[in-house]
Amino acid sequence: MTAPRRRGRPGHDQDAVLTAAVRLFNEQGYDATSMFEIAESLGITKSSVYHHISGKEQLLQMAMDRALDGLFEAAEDVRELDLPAIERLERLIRSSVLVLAERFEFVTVLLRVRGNTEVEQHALTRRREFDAVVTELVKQAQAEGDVRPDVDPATAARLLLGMVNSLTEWYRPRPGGAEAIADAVISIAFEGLRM
Amino acid sequence: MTAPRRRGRPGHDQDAVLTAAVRLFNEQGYDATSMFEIAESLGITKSSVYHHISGKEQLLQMAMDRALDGLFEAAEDVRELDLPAIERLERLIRSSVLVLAERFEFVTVLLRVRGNTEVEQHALTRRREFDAVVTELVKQAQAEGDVRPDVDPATAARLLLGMVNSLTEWYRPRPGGAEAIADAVISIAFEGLRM
DNA sequence: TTGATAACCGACCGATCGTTCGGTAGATAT
DNA sequence: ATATCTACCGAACGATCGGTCGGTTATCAA
Repeated sequence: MTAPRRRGRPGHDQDAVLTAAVRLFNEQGYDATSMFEIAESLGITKSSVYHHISGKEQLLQMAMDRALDGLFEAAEDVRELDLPAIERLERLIRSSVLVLAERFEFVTVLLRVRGNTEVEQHALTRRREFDAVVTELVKQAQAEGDVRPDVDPATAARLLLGMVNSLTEWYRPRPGGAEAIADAVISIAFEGLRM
Repeated sequence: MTAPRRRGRPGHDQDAVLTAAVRLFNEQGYDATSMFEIAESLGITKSSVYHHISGKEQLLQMAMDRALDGLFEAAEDVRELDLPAIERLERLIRSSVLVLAERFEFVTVLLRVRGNTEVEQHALTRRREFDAVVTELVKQAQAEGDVRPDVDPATAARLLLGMVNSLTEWYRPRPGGAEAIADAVISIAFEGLRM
């Protein structure tokens, strides 16, 4: 397991910049984080940061892509399964929790953008596509008689994802912690809190 | 129903500035909204805005206070009831949905602050106090045998509030719409999605 | 030793931001 | 008429921001 031994002067690479930036974005918000602070946290100057990236917005773009790619991979995995819709729904919700835990800081960045720029708009569009996948699963499960018919599928999907996405507000990554949270989410969402 | 007829030159008041500001905060984010834009949306100049308020942060403060006051009023109302904990929990969750719908734009502002300044820190502290109230209700309901014992009360409280708070991401105020959403939240959270 | 490569730096620029200040405009009350 | 009150404006400020540019430094391969 030796280091890959890159050419040229050793130092930080693009991924290091992204990691540092994302951490600050989540601590202070994207707008409130300056390129100077990103550079400072890496021990280099502002202009050195621009050697690794093209601009601040690219950092946002890369962070959101890593989050969205993980979520869509999970959706794709579930789509190939030959199972009742409610089972696929349950697995997708579970996977979403695990992806959120695994790519915690990237997902957190994603869930805070407001569509201010074109880059953010595009991310919001992809988010809505993911929402639609979940909504469709709820609808199917309802048609199959496994989900109570008195709730609107779109509303249920949004509330389910609201529960999952709220993890970014309070979950702190710990080994094995994600599975316990996923269990709680599935338990409450599908069986309810009441005994 | 005549206008209150104030003294002096007619025009906007502090509440008008707050309303305009909060709308922009929610569309673009607090940091991304300039005092110029707030003034522009009111048809006055930037310096005129400062006649009504002391600064940008005061607008944030006022918005968050309106949201938090509503939530704590709901918590207080529930506290006085002589009912099983699960009933009080259910009513508090329902009230939270209604407060969120009623003071939608203020709550939305509140739920997006990251604790960057002292004002924001103080709001986060009050939010955590509200969370603790919900957690305590879950714990009591569990002790009374009405909530499944296999979920951690703090986790359950956070997931419940996560569901409720997610409304700011997709709910659009409509007359009578809040009650339907509240029903869906209560239904899923307490009885579960599965039939 | 030399050339290529990759990381870094200091100085600077134009734009935007929140805020201040001194003064003006329009309404009501006396 | 006049005093009072409220709302408004133009001009300017210091600070901060994202980004650019030309040049320097450290490592590896030949």
